[in-house]
Amino acid sequence: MVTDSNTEQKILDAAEEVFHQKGYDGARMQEIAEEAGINKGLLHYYFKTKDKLFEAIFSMALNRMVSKISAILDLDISLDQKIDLIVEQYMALFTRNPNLPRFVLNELNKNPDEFIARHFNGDIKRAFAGFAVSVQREIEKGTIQPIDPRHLLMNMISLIIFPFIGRPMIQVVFGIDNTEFKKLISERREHIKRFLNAALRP
Amino acid sequence: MVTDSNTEQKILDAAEEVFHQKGYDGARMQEIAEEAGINKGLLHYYFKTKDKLFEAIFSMALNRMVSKISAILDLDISLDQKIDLIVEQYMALFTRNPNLPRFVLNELNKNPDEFIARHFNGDIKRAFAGFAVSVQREIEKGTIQPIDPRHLLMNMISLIIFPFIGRPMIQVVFGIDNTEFKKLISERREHIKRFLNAALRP
DNA sequence: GTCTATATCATGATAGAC
DNA sequence: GTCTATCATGATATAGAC
Repeated sequence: MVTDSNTEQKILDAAEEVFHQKGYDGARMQEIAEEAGINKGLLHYYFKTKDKLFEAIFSMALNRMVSKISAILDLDISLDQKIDLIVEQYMALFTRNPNLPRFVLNELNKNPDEFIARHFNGDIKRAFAGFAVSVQREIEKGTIQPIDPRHLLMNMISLIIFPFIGRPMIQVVFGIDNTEFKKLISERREHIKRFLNAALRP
Repeated sequence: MVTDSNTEQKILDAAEEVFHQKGYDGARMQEIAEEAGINKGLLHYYFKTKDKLFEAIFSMALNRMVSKISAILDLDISLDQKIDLIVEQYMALFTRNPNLPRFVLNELNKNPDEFIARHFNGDIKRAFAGFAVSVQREIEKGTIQPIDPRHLLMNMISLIIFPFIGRPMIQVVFGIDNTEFKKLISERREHIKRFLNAALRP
């Protein structure tokens, strides 16, 4: 796909912005066109339908969500190091793309079967299986407390993702503005690592 | 709670079902009417606009999300007991209403200012302030490790909410069906309590 | 209160000039 | 490739009979 002009890229950037923020149902082709600095006619020239454009955006988004964790879980490093890497990389990813997790989780939920079948390869399932084994090994060595690896993985992801999905509510409850929220997020990197290590220590 | 089989209640039940599942943008008045066993004309007779109907549903949903935690944080009981109550009550609430957290967090995110101003009373802010004090007290007594009360509260909510928002992805990664997912959730009640206690112990 | 029919409008998509 | 103009559909909302 050797695309000539950069119009296609401008469209993809605009579509990502709008879809991530408003979801498939809330997004308007008109708004995407405006955001890209073109008109609807040209938008449909590049992507025949809203569905095809969405598909391109969603596919990239889902890939960005799962590729990192598959790779990290596969590494031959200690559990402690895996936690560090996952926290660092995903906090950074979601800081750059605050709407990414909500978008992916939402759209996945609307059409679970369709999307999952189309996009999920077996990588992440295999990576988790390997992770479960390495957790079991640490438990047997006595370096961490006994724990179901599924709950452990969910806990890590939960702690990382929630602030981005719950941001508006968080800012109200804590009475903080955008600047203070960013500070809270940056502190949270270290907090999550400490918290997980404390929970796991024998 | 014996549901009146009067028309207004049937509409509210149907609207809750559809709005919670598809959000404001994805919901169709036609579908709500069908779900309620009436037609669009009558639906508009009871609720003049889609906005008004949505407002009724969202208001109830947000209230169900925050009222419990405000009440629990206000109780004069130990931190340990508060954690127990929050985990028990919210896991039960979300088990009965699996789409509630996604719905509320999503819609809140789309119009943060508008909704927050209209619906949030100061209860939860005050409750959190009290919670922060009691956490500080436990830290000083040495019964728990030092921790930022904001992160602690976020951690509790994170661990509870995520499985419901991330359900489709979770089932794929762990390769489990609906029955096994329900079992995972029921185990998770105790897991979260143990995990939080382990992380907090001095 | 409840229904059918219809008005109004927004949006995805196409046609055709340049 | 890019634009303007237009179509076709579907959704909210209203009017009016019963």
